[in-house]
Amino acid sequence: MAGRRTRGRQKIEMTQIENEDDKLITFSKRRSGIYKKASELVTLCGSDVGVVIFSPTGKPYSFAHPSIESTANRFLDQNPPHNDRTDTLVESYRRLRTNELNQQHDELVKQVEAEKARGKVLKRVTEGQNGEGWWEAPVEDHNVEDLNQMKAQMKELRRNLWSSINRRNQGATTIQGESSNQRNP
Amino acid sequence: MAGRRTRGRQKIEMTQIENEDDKLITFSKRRSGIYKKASELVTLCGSDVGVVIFSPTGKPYSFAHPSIESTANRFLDQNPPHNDRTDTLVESYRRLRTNELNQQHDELVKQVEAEKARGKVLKRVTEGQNGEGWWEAPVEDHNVEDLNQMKAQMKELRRNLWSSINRRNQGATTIQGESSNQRNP
DNA sequence: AACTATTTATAAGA
DNA sequence: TTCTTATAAATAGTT
Repeated sequence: MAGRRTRGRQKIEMTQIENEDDKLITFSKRRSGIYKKASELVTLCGSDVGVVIFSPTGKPYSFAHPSIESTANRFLDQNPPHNDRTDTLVESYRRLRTNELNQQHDELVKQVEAEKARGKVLKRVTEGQNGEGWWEAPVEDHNVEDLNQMKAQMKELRRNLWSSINRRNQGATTIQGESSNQRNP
Repeated sequence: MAGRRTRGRQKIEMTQIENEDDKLITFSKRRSGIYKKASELVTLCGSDVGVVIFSPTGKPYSFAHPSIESTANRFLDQNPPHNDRTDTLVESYRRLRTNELNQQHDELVKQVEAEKARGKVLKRVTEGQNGEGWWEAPVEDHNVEDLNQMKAQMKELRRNLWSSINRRNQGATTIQGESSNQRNP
């Protein structure tokens, strides 16, 4: 008991570490800890995991694990380039975001309604001078018909742009053969 | 102590858990653990963190501070995208970033904040339950102010989408991440 | 969801 | 950064 070499791990208050050196050391250790936990989750449960962390100084770090088995096998089997695993992930992300957005919807509506109650002030905005497109024109030039058309064209624009993006994207092979992807600046 | 009530925590082999029930329980516990670790990192170090996890059944979960969008975008801004295999997460984030729903929502939030600051009003700018955008609402519900907002949003949308497309065409060279678990800078 | 014996992570120090 | 050590914290198996 007399000569303990260290005090061992000490309990720390869960609040911002003021000393910058201590903060950086703790960051480094805990980032490693999170990486390890994430990789263990991948190993134990077969989960896909992505982690992005910014240090106190703003440097980005990441850990990610795209699925191994299916993509590796597909790669070895010389299957077609495009990889439906990617689509699955993308769709999952979209679902996730959609759910989150829906959850925020009510609160957002409340905010908007609250602002409405304060009284309305008309907003006069001048966009560009000479229009590159119809949407550049002054508001006063639009009527309800224009508004309908805008809506239709906006949807069309979005459809076209996304088709373009997806076309360009097909060349990129997204097979993940390795176990995990790690990047450091 | 003859009759211990439990065997306590047992060491487990770091390999895929075969039993599905056990796997799901472990996933749930460890996901919580990672969230806690991540939130502690945020608190202690003031770091920004984004975590996305897929359950063994494919259900997506996330934890982020201040948000998945901001962490992902910030990461991508500082780490131009790969265009070969790996980093499905980043690729997904890229799509996520340009996802129309997110564009719409980000813009919506910004506008709500801006209008609040000016004591102004937004009307029916929020999304419908079916994932339909506000532009799907009946024309009669729009006013001149909405029209201005639509123009601004459309320009923004266009700008963002085209930026995304242009970025995809760059970056022929890619530095591949490590295949091993971890590495330190 | 809780419990608890044990393993694992980590704060401090070197 | 890496190692050591004592202790705090997480969690595997159980109820």
